[in-house]
Amino acid sequence: MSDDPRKTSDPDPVSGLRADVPTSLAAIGSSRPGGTASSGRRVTLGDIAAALGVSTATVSLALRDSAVVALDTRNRIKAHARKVGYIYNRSAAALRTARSNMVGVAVHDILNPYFAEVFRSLEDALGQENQVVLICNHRDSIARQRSFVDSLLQHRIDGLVLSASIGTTADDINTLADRGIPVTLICRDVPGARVPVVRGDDFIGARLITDHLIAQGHRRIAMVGGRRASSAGRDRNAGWRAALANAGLDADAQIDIPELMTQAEGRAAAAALMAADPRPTAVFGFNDLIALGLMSALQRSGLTPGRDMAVAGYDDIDGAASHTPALTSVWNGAQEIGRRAASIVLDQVAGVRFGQDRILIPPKLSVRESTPSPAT
Amino acid sequence: MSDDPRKTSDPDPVSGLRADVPTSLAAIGSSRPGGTASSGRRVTLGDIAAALGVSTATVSLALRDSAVVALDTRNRIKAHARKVGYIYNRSAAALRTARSNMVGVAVHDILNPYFAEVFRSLEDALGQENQVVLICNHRDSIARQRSFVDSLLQHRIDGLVLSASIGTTADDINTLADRGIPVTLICRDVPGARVPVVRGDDFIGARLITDHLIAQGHRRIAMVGGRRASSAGRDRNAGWRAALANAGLDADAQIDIPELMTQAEGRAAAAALMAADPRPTAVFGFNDLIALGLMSALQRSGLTPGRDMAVAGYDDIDGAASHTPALTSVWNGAQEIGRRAASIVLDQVAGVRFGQDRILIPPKLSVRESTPSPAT
DNA sequence: GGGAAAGCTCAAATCGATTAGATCGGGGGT
DNA sequence: ACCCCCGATCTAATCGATTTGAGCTTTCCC
Repeated sequence: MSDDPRKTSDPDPVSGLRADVPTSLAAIGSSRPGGTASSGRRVTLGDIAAALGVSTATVSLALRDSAVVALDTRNRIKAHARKVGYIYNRSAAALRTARSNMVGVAVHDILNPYFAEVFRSLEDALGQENQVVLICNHRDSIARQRSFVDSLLQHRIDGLVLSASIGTTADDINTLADRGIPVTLICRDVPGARVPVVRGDDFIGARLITDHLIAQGHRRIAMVGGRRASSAGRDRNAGWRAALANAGLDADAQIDIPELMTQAEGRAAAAALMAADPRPTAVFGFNDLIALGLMSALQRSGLTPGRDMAVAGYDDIDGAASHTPALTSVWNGAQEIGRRAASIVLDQVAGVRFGQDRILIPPKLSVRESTPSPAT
Repeated sequence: MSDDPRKTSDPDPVSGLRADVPTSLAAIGSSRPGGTASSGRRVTLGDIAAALGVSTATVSLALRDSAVVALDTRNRIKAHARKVGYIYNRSAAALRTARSNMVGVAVHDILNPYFAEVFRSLEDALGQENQVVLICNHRDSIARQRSFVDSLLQHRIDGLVLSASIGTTADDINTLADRGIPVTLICRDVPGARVPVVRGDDFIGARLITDHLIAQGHRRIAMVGGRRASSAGRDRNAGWRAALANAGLDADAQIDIPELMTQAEGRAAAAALMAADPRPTAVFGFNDLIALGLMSALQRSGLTPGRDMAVAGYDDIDGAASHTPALTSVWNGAQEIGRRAASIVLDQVAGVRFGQDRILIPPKLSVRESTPSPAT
């Protein structure tokens, strides 16, 4: 099976029909409730076969445009299928082929524009290959994630893309992989998992931005946010520390407030920064939401973000560039991650086996207005 | 069927198993690749039946905790199912029962925090009832929406929640409804569709906020954004006009820039406002993203949003309150909409029929800092 | 003209659950 | 002692597609 996974040209038997369906939104030709003649029962392959005096085998093959069926038979069958409003039944096909054409995607926070963007490009790419996306926003609850994955297993999904909840172990992932479920991790790594991972290089990104702050002349550089139990939280913090150490600065002497993730939490954290003595001249927010929250709080206190305290973020969401002052951030490849994850899953579904490939999207610094040199 | 849709206590045959599965993330007891004894084949009802010397009928009923099976038989079967790592095959069940336990959700913009919030609460509520969500972000492309709906029909979804793409006709919706697919519209109405709709009352909301601006003393009040082909765009514009007319102001003499939706578009539109002569003293943004974009552009031009030009938004996303100055907005019940839509779909799935119920969530004004009285 | 090789189509088994209806033993009522 | 009924379980059909191997033509080549 795995050596010839694309036997028929198009896995979707009715795509040929779809293009020229006249009325919109999946509407069908003529008959109202969707049946051939008599009752409201749904049209099946068998109905078509009976109507045309051929076998279901022929109909099945014809609708999938198999070359073994004579061209005019194929056309006759497809035309008739269209006429009676035949709808392919994937439950039935899935039962037989063990392929569901569904991919599961679990993210921890769809409300964060960065993940929304990752998700959007992922969904886009999968949709183009006729895969449909089952989604779960687990909000870092391992229980929700588990219950979702259970559901997916029951639905026999073809693949799983996971921004793993905090608390997920390598064993959890490997168990799934061993069962033959193609798993792809995004955004967060799970050390020890024998599956591909697509994510930005958080360590490098954090170094880049901290180096930038240092180059601007800052010496007291706080970091705010990031769950230390996630790879992103750990790596960005480590990158920040490495950059400080590299400049001969003592990270432990800096303010470092972990575990925050949202804009509101960022706002709340600003008080601690402003109260510090000596006050940091720059802050590195774990993500852009936190950075935007910090800037808002500074403004509210009568300070000017940038001039009175430099603020940097991470992820480079749309709102970062739109803000005034525009937020210095790290481009983190949301669309790339979505696209590459999609292509990996599709390959996996087609039979390609992956080990623990680590695909690291190289981050890029986006210097904007919020990180000038410190006031002298 | 519709008079007794909840025959067995829990439609999920393995939920009883789930609670006490020891290892995490759907991991199973002991055997590695997930089979009983010999090969890597998946465990089926038949395997369990054979192993215990009972029939598949008994196993099927037992796993669904049916009272017709003797209690100790039930326990024996459930214990064995757990031991061998049985996974319920929903494709097979769906084929037989014509119930898939999947709900389709199509939204036009998951990147807008408002819709992300609606979606989150929707997904939450559905997940609790063991329904899994197939999602599509159609971005107002009728082609993408259609292709998604086609997929859903093939997957035999139990229900469909739609923030309908621009261009969707009542016929499109009614065709689906006539086919027996329970459709629920959210956020956007489609006049003539004979299905329930859950949305905020955009007309009232827009009146509220425009009345507020007028009460603050503004007389030149622009409106920016909103697709006029969507009910939200139309209604909010109509509410703005009604409020103006009510105050004896001529709406047609005001600036009215339609069709924008995003923060970047909001920023870009600010130039037109600032260049106008006489310049409006207040702007009503179609949504909060546009309003945030406007404020950012004003600041960039050296103006102070609020003092130099009042800015109001709509939806009351998290970022509205977090911004400095905090954005005056209209609370638009994102979570309520998600919750109520979920409950309607679940009712529909259980057999309750709905007509064209219009559930209008009453909006609430959230006055904050961005809409003071005009400078005198 | 005979045999091989295509070219088409079909019958039937199969995927894994659900469920109506049959079976069967035993207890209770009269 | 007889009958009925109840509880527990089973048999077998069924959902709607896919797919293998076989069967029947027709064509081609020597």
